[in-house]
Amino acid sequence: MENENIGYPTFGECMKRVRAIDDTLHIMGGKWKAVLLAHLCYKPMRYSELLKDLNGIAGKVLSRELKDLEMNGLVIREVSDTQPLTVTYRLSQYGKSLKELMDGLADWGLQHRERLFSASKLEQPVSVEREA
Amino acid sequence: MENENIGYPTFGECMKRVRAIDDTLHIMGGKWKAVLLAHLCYKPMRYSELLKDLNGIAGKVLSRELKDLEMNGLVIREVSDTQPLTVTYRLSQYGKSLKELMDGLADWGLQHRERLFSASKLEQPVSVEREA
DNA sequence: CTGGATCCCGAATGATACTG
DNA sequence: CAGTATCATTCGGGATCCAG
Repeated sequence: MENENIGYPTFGECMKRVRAIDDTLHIMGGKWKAVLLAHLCYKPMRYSELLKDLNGIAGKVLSRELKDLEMNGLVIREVSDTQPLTVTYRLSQYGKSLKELMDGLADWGLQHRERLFSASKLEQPVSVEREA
Repeated sequence: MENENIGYPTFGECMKRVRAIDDTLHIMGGKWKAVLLAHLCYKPMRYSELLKDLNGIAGKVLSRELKDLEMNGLVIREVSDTQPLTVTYRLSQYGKSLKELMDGLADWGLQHRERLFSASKLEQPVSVEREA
């Protein structure tokens, strides 16, 4: 085959997009961010609830992850000065803009798992493809 | 406001999707996978080329990343038994199915950077939002 | 040239104790 | 309850050397 380039005009443009991908991954990737965002997609939650529900996360880590998300405008921190005080975290409007992306990731993942499963059932190599 | 759930029917369903997201992220996330895939999107490349172009990657790491991608059917390894032998890595058809996802990540990242930039120009907090 | 084996280090994480 | 501070540990990544 001659050229397999998939629609990147220049190499520079390509690398610019790679940096953007890394940006996004730093914001919503990592070990906990996705689970955290998903939980908050479901409903607003308190610090202690999250600590309990995110199986195995350490308090220190949870704090930092939440702070990151807050700084990026994805999550809103609300303090009620009850006694003792309670803090609620909720997804911001902007945070909800991530949902489409996360849905894309989830769908691909489900599809991939399905694909692996079919492949193992057939006891055949997954890719019988010859390019071009 | 009453309910902010963004379209997850049950909590279990939500968590199932979280696992799928993690799957996907393990496959195309991390420090090098995206850059690697982007490079191969651009054109097939040799091991040594990649080693040179992926600024700072260690040989051991490159091997492992490529092996991962290969095992997941995203990349095809082609050996030419020249002397000395050369190995070419190319994106598989299946690997190309990731492009849409990566484009989504890239677009969000670019948009986010733009947003941060506008915000700093205005010297205003990014989120002046009040939910619901 | 391709890439595996080994050693080493820093960063991230977990556990625990402590403060407001 | 909501977090922070500290310490111990683990893990991924880099450098180097070696083999097919």
